Formats: sequence, structure tokens, C-alpha cells
Amino acid sequence: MAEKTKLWYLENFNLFTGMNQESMEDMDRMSKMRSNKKKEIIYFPDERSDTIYILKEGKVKISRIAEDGRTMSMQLIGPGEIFGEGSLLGQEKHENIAEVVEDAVICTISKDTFQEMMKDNPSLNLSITKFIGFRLRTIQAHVEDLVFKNAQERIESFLKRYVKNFGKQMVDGWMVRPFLKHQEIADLTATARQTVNMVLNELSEKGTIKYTRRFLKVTDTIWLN
Amino acid sequence: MAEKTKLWYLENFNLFTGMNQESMEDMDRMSKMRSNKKKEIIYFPDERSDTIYILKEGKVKISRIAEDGRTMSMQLIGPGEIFGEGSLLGQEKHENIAEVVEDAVICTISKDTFQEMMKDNPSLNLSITKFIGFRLRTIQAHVEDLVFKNAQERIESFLKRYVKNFGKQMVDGWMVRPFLKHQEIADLTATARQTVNMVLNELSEKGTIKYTRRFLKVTDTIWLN
DNA sequence: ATATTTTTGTCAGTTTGCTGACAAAAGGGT
DNA sequence: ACCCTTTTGTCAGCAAACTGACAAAAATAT
Repeated sequence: MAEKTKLWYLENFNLFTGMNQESMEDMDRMSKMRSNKKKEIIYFPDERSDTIYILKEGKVKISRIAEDGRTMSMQLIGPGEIFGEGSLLGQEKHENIAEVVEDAVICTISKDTFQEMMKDNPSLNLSITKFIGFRLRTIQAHVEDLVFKNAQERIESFLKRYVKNFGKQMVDGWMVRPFLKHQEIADLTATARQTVNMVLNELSEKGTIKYTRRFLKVTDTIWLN
Repeated sequence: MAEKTKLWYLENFNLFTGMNQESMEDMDRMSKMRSNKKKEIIYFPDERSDTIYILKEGKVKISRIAEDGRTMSMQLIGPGEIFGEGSLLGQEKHENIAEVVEDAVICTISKDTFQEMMKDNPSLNLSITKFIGFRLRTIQAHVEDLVFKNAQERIESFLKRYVKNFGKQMVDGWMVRPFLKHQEIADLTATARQTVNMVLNELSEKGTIKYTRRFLKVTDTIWLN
């Protein structure tokens, strides 16, 4: 069991700001905490979609696999985000795979319970509505990138988002630990792994970034903005 | 003013099934009806997003334009669908262009009014929630097509959806009127107009479809399924 | 510690479909 | 009806980036 309690997470994530203490404790009582290791699958396509997942720590990728085995990832979920939100939106079965990219702590709560809490908590309802809007805008932006940007541009955009979303600002740039495998970046940007490798090396040779498998550091903050 | 009253549309579209008569009349009173000609713009990017649009007749495409003038369309909205739903989801400005593809009749209602109606009508709330879910799934499927299907496959998939969504089954196949310009199909499938033309001609030579600018007819219903 | 597996780095050939171009057909305006 | 504009049909050349391959480095398993 993680060191931090469920209640700690509920109280410290923005989605739940504004909920009264009693509702917070209700949700605490009705939810479960689980840990998953890298590579573990949270849900597969065609499984019943009746649970809301709140990611506390780690990262989860949401992907689809074609019949010939090719993979594409639509989202990289980070701490504080929910996933499996299709169940709130009338979807009875999952269409995607949710897979752990970095050891995760996840709070789960049944869809029905969550919907009751949304009904009883206008601020939660508003938070979730905005979150769904954010999700819709994110995937629309993904479509735009796929259509208008070439492979290099997509990879660079992804790297910028990755370090800003998951990293920290340091004296000499931005740092994020850990980094991702090249194939994972390729799946998230609809490119080939070799292209990812090429872009990383070019940026590295230009001094824009520094990277190993364990970290990505962006030293050129002008490139970042 | 269109022949059919606003109330007729409200009563005959699935999104509003289950609303009581009083609420239906409230919505009728608080909404406005407008007609737009082909090519007219309903909203531009960066405009305030404070209205819900209910398409009664015609078709509307939702698009983005890159800085170099390239266009891509994310959705083709048909009768009975709402658009501009971002305003319900916390989005204050539009990010897309909504443009009329086929002369349209549109019912507009302010976001705030619509949200009040949703609050007072659980069945409307549920309908809209499911509609948003449908919208999210539709755009996820679009991403999947962009990544996994080649240009020809995307065009063929689009044609199948187009005729099924907007056409009618006849004795000798399916018929939809009117058809679309090749550039419009190209924008909706992220392909070049010349490729659309090539695919249409191949299908036509094989006897799978018959088309002019005014209609698309699918004679090979095996291809359609 | 060693062996095996996975990931990264590099490269050349191939493929998809875009791009640019032009002519013919169709549609719209006067 | 005529003229102009837009759309469709066709084609060849070009380019982006994928694919397949192999070796080296790193991670994992025993």
C-alpha cells in the first residue's frame, strides 16, 4: 500500500477542489486503491466499462492496436488525471487499452458511485465537465498535429509537452525523470521509432536537449517556448 | 422562416425525447431559428463560445485551417446533431470553423439556457452526456483511421459512412443526395483531392458506386458492409 | 557474474501519395 | 446565350519517412 492515503490524494488533486469534507470522506470510503507495475494492463478493449480510474502516481498510456499488431497511443495520462471516462459518457465497453508506462498508484471507483457524487457535488460535476472538455480538445489537437505537422514537428511538439507537463524547471532548464522508450514516443506521435531516434540525436547534437533512458533535460528554453 | 416550426423539430429529434411538454415549450420560446446558405460561416476560431447549435436540416463541417492555408475537417454534422458543444464543456472560445456544406436550418440557444434545461430535465442531461460520449468516440475513431489506414482505405471508409448516415436504402442499393466536392472529401479524410478522384473513379469502374456531383449511389451492398 | 533479451543507433532502399500542372466539363452570373 | 469561374479528370515527378536490417549498448533474468 502506498505511503500516502487515498484521502490525501483526494484532498490534493484539483479535480476534487470544492467538495465538502463529508463527500470527500464518502468517496474515500467507496473507492479503492491499487498499485500497478510498468507494463501491466488496466483494461482491454471489449471489457465492461464501469469504473472510473484516478491516477495518483505514475503514467498510463491509452492505446489501440491494429489487426497487424501496429500500436498507436492517443494519450499519456499523468498524475491527477482520470481515465476510463467513457463509462460516464454512455460507453458500455472499452475500446482502448490502458497500460502502465511508469509504476502507478490508481484509485478506482464505480461509475455509478461517481455519478452519484457528481450529482451531489456541483463543483465536482463542473470539474469533470471541464475535464471532459479538456480531453476533447486534447484529442482534437492531436488530429490537427497528425494532419498538419510532419513527423519531426510532431515529435518535437510531443517532447515539449512531455517536459512541461511532467517535468520541473531547474536553474539551467527543464528536467523530467524518467524518459520514455523511443517506441513509446513513436506510438504517441504516429512515427517510426527510427525517426524518433534521429530527432532526439539531432536535438542533442544541437545542444537543445540532453537525454538518456532515465531523463530528458531541455537546456534551450527558447526552443521550449 | 422554414416551413416546419421550431417545435416540430424539437419534438422530432432524438436528443429531446423524454422532455416534458412544458420544458419543450420553454426551449421553443428561448431558442431561435436561422437559415444559412452553403459556404456561410456559423462561427470562426477565437469567437466567443456561448451558444449551442442544433442542426435541423442541411450539413455543417467543422474544420481547422493551418497557417499556410491547408484545411482539414474533423466532422460532418448532420440533421439532429448539435455542434458548438465545447461551450457546455468549459471552452470559452471556439477553436474550429463551422461552415455550411449544404443549405442549413439551425436552431440556436444560449449555453446558459441550455444548461438550465439540462439541469431541469434528467433525460435531456442523459441524452447530451451520451452525445458527448459519441462525439469523443467519433474523433478517436478518426485518429485511428489516420494512423492505421492508408489514403484509399480512409476515403472508402468515409464514403461508406456518408451513404449510411445520410442516404436511404433503395431497391438496388443506397442513394444519397447531394454528394460532396472532391476537395471536401479530401479535407475530411486528410488526403489530396486527386486521390479522392482516383478512388471514386476506380470504384465507379468496378461498378461499386455511381456518382455525379449531385448524388452518390452504392450498388454493391457487399462492399458497403 | 554471466547469459539473454530489449533498446538504441545507424543506414540504404522502397513506397505511398502528395504536388504541380494542364485540359475538359460543369456551374454560376450577367 | 455567352463568358467566367470552379470543379473534375489525368498524369508524371518528387519527397518524406517508412521498412528492414544489423551491430552496439543497456537492462533483465538466472
